[in-house]
Amino acid sequence: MGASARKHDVFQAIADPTRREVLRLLAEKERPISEISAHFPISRTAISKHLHILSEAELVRGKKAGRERIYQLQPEPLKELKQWLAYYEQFWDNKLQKLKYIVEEEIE
Amino acid sequence: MGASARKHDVFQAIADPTRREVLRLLAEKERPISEISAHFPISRTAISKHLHILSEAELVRGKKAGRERIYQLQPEPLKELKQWLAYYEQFWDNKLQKLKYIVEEEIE
DNA sequence: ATCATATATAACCTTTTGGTTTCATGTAAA
DNA sequence: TTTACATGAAACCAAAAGGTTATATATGAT
Repeated sequence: MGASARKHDVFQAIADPTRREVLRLLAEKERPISEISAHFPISRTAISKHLHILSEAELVRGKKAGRERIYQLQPEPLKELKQWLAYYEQFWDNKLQKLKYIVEEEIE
Repeated sequence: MGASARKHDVFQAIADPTRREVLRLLAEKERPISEISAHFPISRTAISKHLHILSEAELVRGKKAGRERIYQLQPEPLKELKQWLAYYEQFWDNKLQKLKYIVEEEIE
């Protein structure tokens, strides 16, 4: 099998608001764990676990640098989410949206 | 407060694969609970709970019809997800995607 | 009226989740 | 070579999630 063998998928990874906030922080720039956890009221260990879950979903990647581990955003798996969403867009569509959808299909 | 006061939000609602499958079934057509639960190996009560969660997230709506309750898809809350996603699209963008993003902004 | 059907609700159980504290390890700096 | 720092990992905990079975209620059919 393939990506679906992952323990934590994208849908589950982004379900938690703390993890979404972590993603937002990493979208700005790559950061070490301590810097990330400084933005939250919870422990560094808790953030570390969230990063682990995000890692499993391949939404972030950590590279070791000295005694730190720098995490960076890895947005690719969000494409799966986008694809899932695309199916439902037809249900709230107006004409411009529909046109846009057709254009997208031709691009991809 | 406002919509964010909801107990279950869209992100959490779609995190569960069973609930995503329920949404897919309701995207085809509206259905009563018994018909929905016939598609799953778990109990009708379990499905009922999933529908309750989807209801809280306003992704489905149930209307009473005789002794049945017919559920239908209510896709609007997925717009929030789309908006969230749009922010991250810039990170995997190629030029065509970027152009599309600009077009979208002008439409909405 | 009685019976069957469709759902609702309650009580309960197990596993997972999100958090904690404590201790260990690797690396930088004094 | 100590000492400080950044992280990793283990043990533990409470609450939430996802499921069950049993019971109650409302409505359609006989």
